[in-house]
Amino acid sequence: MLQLRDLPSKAVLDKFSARYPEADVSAVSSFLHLLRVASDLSLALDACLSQHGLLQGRWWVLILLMREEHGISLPSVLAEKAGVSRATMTGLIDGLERNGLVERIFDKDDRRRVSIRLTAAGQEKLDQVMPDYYTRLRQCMAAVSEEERDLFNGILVKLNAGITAFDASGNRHPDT
Amino acid sequence: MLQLRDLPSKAVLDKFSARYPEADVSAVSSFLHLLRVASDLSLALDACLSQHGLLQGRWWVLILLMREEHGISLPSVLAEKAGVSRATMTGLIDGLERNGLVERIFDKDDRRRVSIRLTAAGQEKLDQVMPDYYTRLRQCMAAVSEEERDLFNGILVKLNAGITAFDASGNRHPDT
DNA sequence: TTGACATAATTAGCTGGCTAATTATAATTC
DNA sequence: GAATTATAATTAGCCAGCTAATTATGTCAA
Repeated sequence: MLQLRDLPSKAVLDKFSARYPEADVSAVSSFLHLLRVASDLSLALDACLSQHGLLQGRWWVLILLMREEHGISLPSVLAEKAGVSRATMTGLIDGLERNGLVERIFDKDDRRRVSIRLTAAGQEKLDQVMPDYYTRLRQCMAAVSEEERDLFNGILVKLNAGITAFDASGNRHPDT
Repeated sequence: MLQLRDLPSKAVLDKFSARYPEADVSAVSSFLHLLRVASDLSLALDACLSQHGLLQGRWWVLILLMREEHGISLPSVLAEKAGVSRATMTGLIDGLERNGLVERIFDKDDRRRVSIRLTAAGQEKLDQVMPDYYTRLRQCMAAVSEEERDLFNGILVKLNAGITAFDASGNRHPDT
């Protein structure tokens, strides 16, 4: 997501803000810090999952299925919830089906539809992965108190609201 | 990075933590919230840059060059600082060179080496993009006070330290 | 001075995202 | 009830990452 490893020093930020007076140095600094840490956490999660032969995309599908009453959902619904295109979901399901973790069930009444069901093997896989994931995550967050977590969430809510401000305005550009 | 759009409700988290007692519900919740917001911020940044005909990878390269005294660096150094492989950096430089934003300068003394220089057009591009980026970011962070930013950074530092805990331990897995 | 190793950049080929087009089926409307 | 429109999933092809292999060059020690 953010690959940049060499975050700007105070000196660099000052240099840039001298040329670009619009810059809010502490905003830039916090923003980059956030992206850096989030990106590293995501990589750590990937590393954890890969020890179980999974990647994030497939893992989320298994979790979404487990959330359902009977472990069943539709590709279009899964795509929506997982935040990927339907085409990508087709690929994820292909992979999971190859490994026997989910199965396709063709609908007799509406032959356009296909249901996806978590198999026993899929549930077993989750039963291996989730305790490992939860244990690691618990340790990772151990140093952050409940109060800090609440504060943290509150700030994230504000940032999230600010994204509309980021998206809006500015509409130049042509070439490249 | 994190595509998952359907974050777990309290009920879902409780259901999962009943099956997996290792789960720390508030930790999971904060973790996912962090990844979700960071991911959306990154997408907003992409949207901003694409209005200027850039993508994050190339944009970071321009910025890294601008940080240098004479706007000059080496592909290997840029790859290191940008956090991408050298092969990827070759591709990024190819694209930037095609658009005339950087140029390759072949070293006469050590013919393995190539220097990359920010061109005048590259600097102009930055002079268009950066004010737009800084303005949007300022607005996005406007609701977060300096105190909150400090607090936020402090928590990020703790989380970052916790990543080692996340990476460590657990070493099962075979197939798939 | 030459053989082994080290270093720099690039190329080749893989993967998992994406969008757009396609296939199949259902629903609606004239 | 035939034609149009809508919906579901898939296929085809693009792109930007990656690793591993390759090409080219330099360095050092016997």
